[in-house]
Amino acid sequence: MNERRTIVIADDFPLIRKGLRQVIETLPETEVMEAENGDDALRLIREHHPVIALLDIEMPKLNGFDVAKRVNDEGLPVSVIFLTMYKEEQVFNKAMDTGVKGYVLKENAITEVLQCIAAVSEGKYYLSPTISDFLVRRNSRLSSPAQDNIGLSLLTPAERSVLKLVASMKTNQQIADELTISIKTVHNHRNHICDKLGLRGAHALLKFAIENVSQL
Amino acid sequence: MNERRTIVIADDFPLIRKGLRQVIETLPETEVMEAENGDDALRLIREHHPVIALLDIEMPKLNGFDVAKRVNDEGLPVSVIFLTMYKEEQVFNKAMDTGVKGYVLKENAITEVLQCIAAVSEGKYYLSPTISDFLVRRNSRLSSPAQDNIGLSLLTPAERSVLKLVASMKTNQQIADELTISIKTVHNHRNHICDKLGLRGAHALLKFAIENVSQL
DNA sequence: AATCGTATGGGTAGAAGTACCTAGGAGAAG
DNA sequence: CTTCTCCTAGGTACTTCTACCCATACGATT
Repeated sequence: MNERRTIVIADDFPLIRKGLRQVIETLPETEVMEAENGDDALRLIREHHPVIALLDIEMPKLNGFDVAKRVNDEGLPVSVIFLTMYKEEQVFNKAMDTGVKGYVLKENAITEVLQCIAAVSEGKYYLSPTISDFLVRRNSRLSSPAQDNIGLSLLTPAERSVLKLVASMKTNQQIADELTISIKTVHNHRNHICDKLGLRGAHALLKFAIENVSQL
Repeated sequence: MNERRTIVIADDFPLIRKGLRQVIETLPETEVMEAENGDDALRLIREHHPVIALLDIEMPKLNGFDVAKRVNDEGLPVSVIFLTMYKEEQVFNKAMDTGVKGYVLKENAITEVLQCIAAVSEGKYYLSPTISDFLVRRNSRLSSPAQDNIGLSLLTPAERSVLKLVASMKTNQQIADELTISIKTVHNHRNHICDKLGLRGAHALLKFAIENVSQL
């Protein structure tokens, strides 16, 4: 393993690539590799295992999302940072879902890029401050969609107790012990909950319980 | 209602207050009022209904948290921004719970303060980028820091891919289909992950996957 | 009194996950 | 070339969960 770390930058404008390279190469022990499209970027990531990939979203052949998705699917050990002009909430949310570690707006750039690289290198996240607003909203939407789950009010007290314990990953036997009831009773409560909420299939109840435990 | 908007700044160091005043008064139609402790700040907020209150956390009499809490309790129509040196996760989380709209680190300051005021004035949130990391982790309901899970680095790319899909509640069969491999291979990957991480029993892997998916 | 909802317990069947094996091929490292 | 890791796939036994079925007991409502 080399002492030097590699950072891949991908943007279809040569001028931006050169500018980025100049800034990033001020960092110690850092080697920069350039790609002018998503295809090349993905190839560089596969072959040179960089620690960080700085991707423009709009690129020829494969765009930033495509590259990030492939990186995710293949489990490549690289932290992806998006460097983009898009400050739409949907774009940002899609980026977070794709597992990007950094999201930097081009309008800020330069100093932010360095801060972002530093943060991501430590395993942290870095977001341009003007889009942190999206994350707060994203957060509160997940934790309090009170009006969405009117179904929760259909549950009886015993069912709520079971659901809370389901959310904490306990097995049915553990739940039965904790509530001092039979495991069969736990089964029945689970089934009734699923009926009321229209849940089907493996892990459906567990998923629901975890997502809504805050409202119990 | 006055055309001019009022902004209250509170800090126990006169020098910092003067510096902030100078920066903020470059904004149009803006009047600045100063407080040297939390008590005064709260009084100014009650009497002059400012749109924004820029609070230091460490202050005499009432600290920033105390003021923010009172503002919340009394339903005062002011957006609270914390300007602080604390970049501990607990402090930030407590701030978010208290309903602050902005969280700016003093080490960045100046330009950030103006951006923050602009964002909060539009009803948005603004966080110093280096602490946006906390929010992401907060979002995924994770309190354990990254260095706790050194075990994660033991995982191979294929194992990471499986773990990510486990975290999204997919069944082994769904994971196998998505990765185009046999369900038996998925079983093996799961077992290897459990071996490496010392996980035992029902749901142990699922629980771990959900809690640590943000670090994949 | 009859009905309804709720909580409790049980049975059975099948699907899914867990645990612990073996084993061949690809590729990297010695 | 040998050794090692990783990915792949299969076998077997067991546990846990899911989806149906059923019944009894209690309290409140009608």
